[in-house]
Amino acid sequence: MIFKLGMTEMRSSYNTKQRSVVLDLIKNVNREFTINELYEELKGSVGLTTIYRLVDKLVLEGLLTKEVRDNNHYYLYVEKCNLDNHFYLKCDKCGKLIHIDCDCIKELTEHICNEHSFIPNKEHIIINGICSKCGVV
Amino acid sequence: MIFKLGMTEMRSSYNTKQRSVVLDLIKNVNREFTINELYEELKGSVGLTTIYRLVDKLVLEGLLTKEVRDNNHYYLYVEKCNLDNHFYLKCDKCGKLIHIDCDCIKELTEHICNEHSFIPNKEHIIINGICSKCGVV
DNA sequence: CTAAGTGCAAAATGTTTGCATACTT
DNA sequence: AAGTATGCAAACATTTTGCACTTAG
Repeated sequence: MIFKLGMTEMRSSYNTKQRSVVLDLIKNVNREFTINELYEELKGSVGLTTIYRLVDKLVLEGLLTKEVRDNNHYYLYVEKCNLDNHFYLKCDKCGKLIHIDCDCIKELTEHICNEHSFIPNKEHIIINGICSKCGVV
Repeated sequence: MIFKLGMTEMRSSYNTKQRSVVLDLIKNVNREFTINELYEELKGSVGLTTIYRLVDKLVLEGLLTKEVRDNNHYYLYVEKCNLDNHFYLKCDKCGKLIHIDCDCIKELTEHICNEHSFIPNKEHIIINGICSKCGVV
């Protein structure tokens, strides 16, 4: 069975052992990871091909984001939050993603919308920088 | 001769024909591009290997950013602006990068710094969304 | 003259596909 | 039973490297 998800065609999923193992892992890492890290962690229980296919799907479904740095592909689990006052701080050093709920971002997006004729994607605002832990060295 | 650029070792550059041709091109595209697009455009005057090596260097030097979408690597030319009130809006549809000078971003970064113990990377704040041109369809 | 850059062909790496089998619903 | 998922090996695409040669300073 095939259904539409946003603009992309999406197959329905079976709840396999591999899928739940991968999902469990990525939800608990709480930072960026690579395909290879997943594979190393799950070697034995999930094959490499399957990991590629699962991760691909999760990116399509919007559960994961994909990014390149130093010629590696990094994936990041980002819970969907549609709140107007929710955004993320991402540490450039440790890769950690920090969730923030604060009206400061609402003010910014509204300003951008009104004054700069641009509709920000409010579900997915990430400000890069250095977190408090990495800042004190 | 070798010198330091930030944390990374950097070789000094010769002004070759290929380098200036590539630089000219990427500065005028004004949107994301792939290695292959460069190669198609410059076929005959610059070899593929050289494009890879030049682009790598430019990423290291901070002139280009690198990103993945749909399993392609996209590069984007971003002029360095160290002003506190400068940031970017990037259209998710057409890939265009819009420069904004507005104190609204200064307020946000100061707030994040003071209230959320996080030091934003002020040179490189990008808000994704839909630009005015793509919004009216 | 020396350090740096170039381009080809070859190698290495990362990712996807075909297919037979196994699992979910 | 039908549709979906899995994992291996093979195919494929992309990126990097070795090397002989050229160019810039």
